[in-house]
Amino acid sequence: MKNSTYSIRDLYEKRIVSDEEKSFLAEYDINQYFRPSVSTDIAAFTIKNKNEENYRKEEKASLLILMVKRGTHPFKDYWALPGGFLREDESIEECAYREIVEETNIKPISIKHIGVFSEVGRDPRGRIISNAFTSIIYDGEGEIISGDDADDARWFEIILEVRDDVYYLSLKNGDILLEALLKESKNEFGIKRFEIIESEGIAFDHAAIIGSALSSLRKDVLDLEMLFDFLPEKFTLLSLQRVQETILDKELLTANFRRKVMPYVEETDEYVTGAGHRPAKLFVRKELSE
Amino acid sequence: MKNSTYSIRDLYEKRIVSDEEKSFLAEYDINQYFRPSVSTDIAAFTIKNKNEENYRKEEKASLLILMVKRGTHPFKDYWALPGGFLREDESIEECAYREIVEETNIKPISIKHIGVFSEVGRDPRGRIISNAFTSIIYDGEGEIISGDDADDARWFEIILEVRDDVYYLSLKNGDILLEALLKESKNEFGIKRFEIIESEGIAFDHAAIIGSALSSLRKDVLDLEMLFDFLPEKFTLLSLQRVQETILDKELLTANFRRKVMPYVEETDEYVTGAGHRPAKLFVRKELSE
DNA sequence: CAAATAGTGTCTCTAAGACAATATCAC
DNA sequence: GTGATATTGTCTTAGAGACACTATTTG
Repeated sequence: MKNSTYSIRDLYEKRIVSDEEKSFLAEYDINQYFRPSVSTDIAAFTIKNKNEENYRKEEKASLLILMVKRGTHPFKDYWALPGGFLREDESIEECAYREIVEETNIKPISIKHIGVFSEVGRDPRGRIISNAFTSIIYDGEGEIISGDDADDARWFEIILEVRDDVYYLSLKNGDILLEALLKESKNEFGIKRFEIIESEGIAFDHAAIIGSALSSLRKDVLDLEMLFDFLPEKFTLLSLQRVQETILDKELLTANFRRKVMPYVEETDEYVTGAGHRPAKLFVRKELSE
Repeated sequence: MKNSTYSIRDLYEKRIVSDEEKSFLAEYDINQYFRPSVSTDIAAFTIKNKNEENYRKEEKASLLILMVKRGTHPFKDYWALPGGFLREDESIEECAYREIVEETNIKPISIKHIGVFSEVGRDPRGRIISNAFTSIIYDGEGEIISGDDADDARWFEIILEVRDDVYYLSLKNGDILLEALLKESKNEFGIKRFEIIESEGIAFDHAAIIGSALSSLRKDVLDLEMLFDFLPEKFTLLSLQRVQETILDKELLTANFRRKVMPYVEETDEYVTGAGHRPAKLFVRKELSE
């Protein structure tokens, strides 16, 4: 693990610290204020193609989220987002990153902090403040999974229906079906929140975290930049389009999508053949100068 | 203070908690994991007109941020964002809201969580995790200020110059000049962060928090919806335009701005007179059905 | 009347969306 | 050839930006 981004310590060294301040710090009692536990929970997403009946028809894809089955109380045997407690020597981001790597054995390209869940009573063990992250994972071999931490970790297919501000969320893995009913609203501080109306089989308030993560993902994916995280280095334009379509749950016109992404990609001289139709050119992501 | 948005406790009551889980919880030791201190820091913004020389010329406006002078170590006599430690019986949002009200005696229309600052070593007192918020405050009478908490609280004029990804930030109040040099970059996790290159007179890593807050504000203000928070109930379209211009530090064409905001506002039959030119109609915000 | 803002109309350019038409491969 | 995706081109429409022009008030 590398050091943090910037070292605030360098700044402190420049500052002249008086003897008075030094003795203040020496006697400072961190226990005088209330201290909660702090954790991170990560909504890790990937996209997987479904197999189709027709040999030359393009596969449909689904959006998957990683969930782990809890082996201990509370919410034993419920499914939860992967995550864990903050350690003394790491930042929130380092904690989130570490937890994903422990859980999936894969180093994600990026993580994104999407909110803090700190309601009093959200965890029956006491005051635990959760920092929610999203992370995109390219599951090339479909082999990820099963870290050292949890009893059971699996990818769940996300089926989401949004009507008005109500989210009907289903997570499916084989026979396992988790469901939640969420309502997006603003609280008294004008902050957008997901209220849990129903939550079946999902631990804590994690259904609300998943709602926030999906909402954030759908907003971010309009930027195009993040689509690449779901795919290998070389990809076809249709596979890129399928990523956005899967996340937005909306079909797009190839001609228009192609025109829109052109500034972000560079063509190679390789092609995908053997698909029973005109071969598609492989593209790579273009490094933008900004 | 109202209760939290949704009660996760209702969900817990529906869940059947086994005797085994009850005894687990009874014996659960919250001290087994490391617990940091948790605080909130708020970048509270307002807009104030400057007085101009010419009687009929429209006043220019500046964007102001609230800072408090620290009365205790560490960083005694430095200027910091208002904020404070999380209490046992409140959420992060409630804490931020409470701190603003204590500091300004004004209830802000909305607050927004913009990030978590958790780098090891960011506070010489020990491990303190800061939740950063922005808040818009309408300073109708210019009377706010001076809560019960800080030695000295003042509005500072923000002068910001952005070149490439470098932020040249100056905060001015009379003879007091605070300066910082920030660089926006992505850390190893792909998360955007402000690195502090120089920070004169600003406590802790608060210069970086201000950078994030300004960056977030500039993005949000494109939405138009939040412009209204800076103004009284009735306003002229030019004053609304000045808000966006001040935040973006960019002049706009009245004709185009007028067309763009029309769906968001409703006209009244009142006018502003006595300004030495054609009187401006007063508008109110239109409640959108969404 | 001069100076300043209030407010309207219109032209251009760009980007998004819809859709038609052609290209190429594997069975 | 058939059926599928690959790729290009074009038309329409909506919105942003630039700018010209008229309206109205007060010293």
